[in-house]
Amino acid sequence: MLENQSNEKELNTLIARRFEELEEIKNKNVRPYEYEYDVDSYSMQIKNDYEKFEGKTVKIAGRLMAIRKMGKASFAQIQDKEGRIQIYLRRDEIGEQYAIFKLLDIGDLIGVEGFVFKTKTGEISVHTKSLTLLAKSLRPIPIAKEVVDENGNKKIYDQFADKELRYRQRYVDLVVNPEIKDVFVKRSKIITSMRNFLDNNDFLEVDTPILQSLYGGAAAKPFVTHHNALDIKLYMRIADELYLKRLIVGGFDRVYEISKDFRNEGMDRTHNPEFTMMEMYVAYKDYNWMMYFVEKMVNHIAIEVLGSAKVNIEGTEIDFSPPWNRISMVDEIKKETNIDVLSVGKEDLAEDVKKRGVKLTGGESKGKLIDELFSIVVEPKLIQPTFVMDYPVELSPLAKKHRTREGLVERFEGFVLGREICNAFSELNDPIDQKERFEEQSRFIEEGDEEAHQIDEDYVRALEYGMPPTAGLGVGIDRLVMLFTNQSSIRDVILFPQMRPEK
RNA sequence: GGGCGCGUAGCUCAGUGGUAGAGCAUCUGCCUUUUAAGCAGAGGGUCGGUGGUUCGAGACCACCCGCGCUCACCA
Repeated sequence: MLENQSNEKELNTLIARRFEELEEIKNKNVRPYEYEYDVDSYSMQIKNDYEKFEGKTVKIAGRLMAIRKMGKASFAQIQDKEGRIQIYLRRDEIGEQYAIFKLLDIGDLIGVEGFVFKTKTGEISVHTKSLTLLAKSLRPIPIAKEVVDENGNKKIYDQFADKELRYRQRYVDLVVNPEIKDVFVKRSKIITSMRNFLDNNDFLEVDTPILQSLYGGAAAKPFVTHHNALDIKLYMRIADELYLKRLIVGGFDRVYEISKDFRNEGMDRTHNPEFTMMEMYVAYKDYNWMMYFVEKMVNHIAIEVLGSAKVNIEGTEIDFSPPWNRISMVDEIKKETNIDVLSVGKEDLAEDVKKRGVKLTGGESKGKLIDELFSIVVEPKLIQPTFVMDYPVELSPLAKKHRTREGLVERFEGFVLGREICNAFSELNDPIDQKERFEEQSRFIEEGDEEAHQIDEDYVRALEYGMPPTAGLGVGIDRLVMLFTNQSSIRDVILFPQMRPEK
């Protein structure tokens, strides 16, 4: 039986033993994989409200996480969605079921009906009257023993700690390290809260294509795929921007999309090849309106998900309540370095950036140099929520030129703890200007910039029909979740992060 | 892609050139309020891979594979 079940010989003896137990269970005419169990109580509910439950019969279910056999009686711990609770079993009370219990392993899923009591040592437990096997586990789960000391501190022994295995087998990680569930619960709440906020502000949630014959809306390398019937090359989207703005042209005044985007780039603690973005566009508004909207929205999410607008993140108290600081990118650089990046020559600027320890290839545009300088001298100081306004035009081919300042566009990014959490601008709705920007980008492509924007003729055509003044916003959801849950790696806020395939 | 680090039993780890180890898990026996239950015993390893140095390599060297952290770009 085992030959086709497992080629992992190091596990064979442990797994083989469980197959034997499975056979013994079947021989006792017990169903090893049940159809349902009518759960009526949960571990923490019982523990937190013991007075109410004492002596009452409950039906609980979960995974066996510890077994302490003492001959004709046993203790065990089961783990359900809320936590762990001890059960107590006696042979003289449950008879044949006790023989079944002896064939169980850590990891098996069981249902227990019994009454709630406290042991001599004070542990709230369920005194088993009836035991039901719900699913036999054939593969040993990594054991994590946990002890709670008198101060309530949890100590865990033999933790399942290999990060690679934790990401690859997240199902095991969630069982053995259940505290990580909190991150994913918060993630879900953040998205729900954001969606509700947008819906309540008259935004319409829409879906735009993931497979696109022309990608755009950001500077990034795409994933390429192929459609067989049409025999065409298709790209997976790198951003939603251009389609959402087509909808603004069409007369939907407030639209948003919470979507997966895909960028074929390196992976590290802030980059996963697929990631979640929220993009939204609103007609007849500009980036000033958008700043008010963003600070209200993030404040709302913080209160709803974290319970307060003042949040302790990495030991620093961050206050999300409006208004956030607003600073000008170039003015702030001038304040810090006395360099006027708009009037200084590109060569002098490159020299200065190099002096600050940045390796340059020589091909950087002036806008890129300004961005570098800003990253070094200003970004680390942006601890409390801050909007950085007005970026060099070269960096923003889809943003509208600043109404008064030459060389800049009306764009802002929100920063918290030195990290960018959103990007927004007054959208470029002048089709002639847009076409010129695209043409400039295509020159970058010819010069070898793989991430420069392609010319999207249909998008220009849409603008030529007329797009109202529009404000647009993009929020990297994974990064926002990292911030709100105090996680330093994107892999810890994505349930199944991208991994190299197992051999 | 560069730099640093890691890879030994199912899990967590020790082992600094001389016969592969510990705790937990597993198996056998005892044990009816235990709790990292306990007591007595047993099994379990291609030390990531390949080559080299050496009388002798888990350890030293080279290369390869995998992973983590970090730097660069971004969201």
